[in-house]
Amino acid sequence: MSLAITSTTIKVACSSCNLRELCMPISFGTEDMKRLDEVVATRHHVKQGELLFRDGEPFKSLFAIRTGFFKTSVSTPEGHEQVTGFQMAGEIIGLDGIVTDQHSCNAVALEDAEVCVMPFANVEELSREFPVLQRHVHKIMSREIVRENSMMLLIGNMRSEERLAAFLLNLVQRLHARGFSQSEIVLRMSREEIGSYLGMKLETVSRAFSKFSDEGIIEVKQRYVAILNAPALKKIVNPTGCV
Amino acid sequence: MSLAITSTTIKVACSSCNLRELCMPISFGTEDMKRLDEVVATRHHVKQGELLFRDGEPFKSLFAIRTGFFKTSVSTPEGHEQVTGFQMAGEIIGLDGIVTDQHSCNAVALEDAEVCVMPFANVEELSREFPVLQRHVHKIMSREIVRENSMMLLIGNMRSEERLAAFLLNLVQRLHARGFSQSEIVLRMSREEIGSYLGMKLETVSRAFSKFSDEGIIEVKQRYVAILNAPALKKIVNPTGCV
DNA sequence: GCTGCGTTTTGATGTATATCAAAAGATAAG
DNA sequence: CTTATCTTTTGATATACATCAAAACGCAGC
Repeated sequence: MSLAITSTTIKVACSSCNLRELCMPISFGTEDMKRLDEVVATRHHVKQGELLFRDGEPFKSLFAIRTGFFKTSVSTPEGHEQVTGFQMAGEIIGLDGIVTDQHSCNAVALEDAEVCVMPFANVEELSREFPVLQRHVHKIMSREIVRENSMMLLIGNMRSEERLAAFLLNLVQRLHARGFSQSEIVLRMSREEIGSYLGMKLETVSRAFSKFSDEGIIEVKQRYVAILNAPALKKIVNPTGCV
Repeated sequence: MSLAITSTTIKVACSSCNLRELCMPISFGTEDMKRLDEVVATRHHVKQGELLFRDGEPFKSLFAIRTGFFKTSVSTPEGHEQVTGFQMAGEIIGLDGIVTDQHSCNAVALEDAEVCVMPFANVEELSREFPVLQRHVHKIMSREIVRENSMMLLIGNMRSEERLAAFLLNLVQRLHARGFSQSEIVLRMSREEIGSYLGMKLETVSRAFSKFSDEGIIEVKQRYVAILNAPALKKIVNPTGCV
């Protein structure tokens, strides 16, 4: 198991977690909330660069990200990596493991991270008891399906600059929902990882960054990105602007 | 609702359905099976070319395909279509609608089809009662997530011929699991729809078909495809052949 | 400070696939 | 059977992006 060495284990409670409204159903009463604490068994620390789980490993738990930033990826037999997602605080990873009881992707921490370990048996048991939790689990899985649908659309139909624009807008939007700036990002991933996620090469990512920068749409300093002209970015994603 | 006009409604039972082992948990006893029949409310017929549901429509039910063949797709605001999947008998569609209570893609019948309508409220209620059904629903959703992960890998990392080879192999494998030939397919979708699914243009699809045909790997006559050399196809998908 | 290593940028060139175009087959309608 | 329409194939050309290469930059260790 990838967790073994560096992770520490802490018993904690969802009821006192400030991320609760992101990863748990909000409509819980305080009574129910105490029962809900049973979902989370422990917490684990994952250092930057370490694997939370890897392809082929037995699946036992879902993980709710408390702090830090992850990437998930799959690989071709020849070793080509495809990043399938970037996940931040409040998001759930490990859903891929349910179908075969084995994980089918790798999850790597892109910065030091802390996750809540939710044994899937607990999740299922409490889901039977609490319809609101059941519904929540279903929604999380459905959301992931919808997200991947839109990634297929992005990779299959859009041009490189449109992809990067969509990526940046998605990222700030999610960060903003977590109380961060609406216009400034510190990227946790390399150009290569962005490229893998968006189905393009790192050089193409870099060129797109430079182009946006030249046009005054963004300011780029390494992994710091400031969005100077969000409407312009949106227009790149959706040229007709009819939405 | 897209269902209104041409669909007919029949009350039916999973317990007597020969597709049961494909879309329902197999480990059900006969007693439980009777309760399980409550999941399916009705059946609907969908004619070729008709929509089962469309993007934006309220989500109420999942659909189990009994006969026929569907495609699901999403669109850019400008109208570019991305086919997100092809579904056949025993497969479940509509999972995209759970997260927002609205469908986020379109489902079109590519041939006359019959679906079992499973109101999601029923699914959730019985899931609470039957852990085996609950687990089954989770697995179906997880499977879809994993499938889409591999589609991202395919569209993002593979070349056109590899994509088509992977597509054909996946299709025969699923058809074979349903008792059809291991080597012969009658495609239900156009070159354009294949291209949309695989992130390439219809001409490129056609060229790849012709290439495989010239090399004696397949035989193509319009929508009829015979796989003459499956190992060669597999080698195209996975050149190293180490798996 | 300097040195070495990984990341990012930028430029020159190559190539897979898109695009444009037209012919050849299928399918359906009259 | 003939005509019209749609799908598929094939060819010629264009182009977005990949690839190859090298310089610039940032960061960690000395």
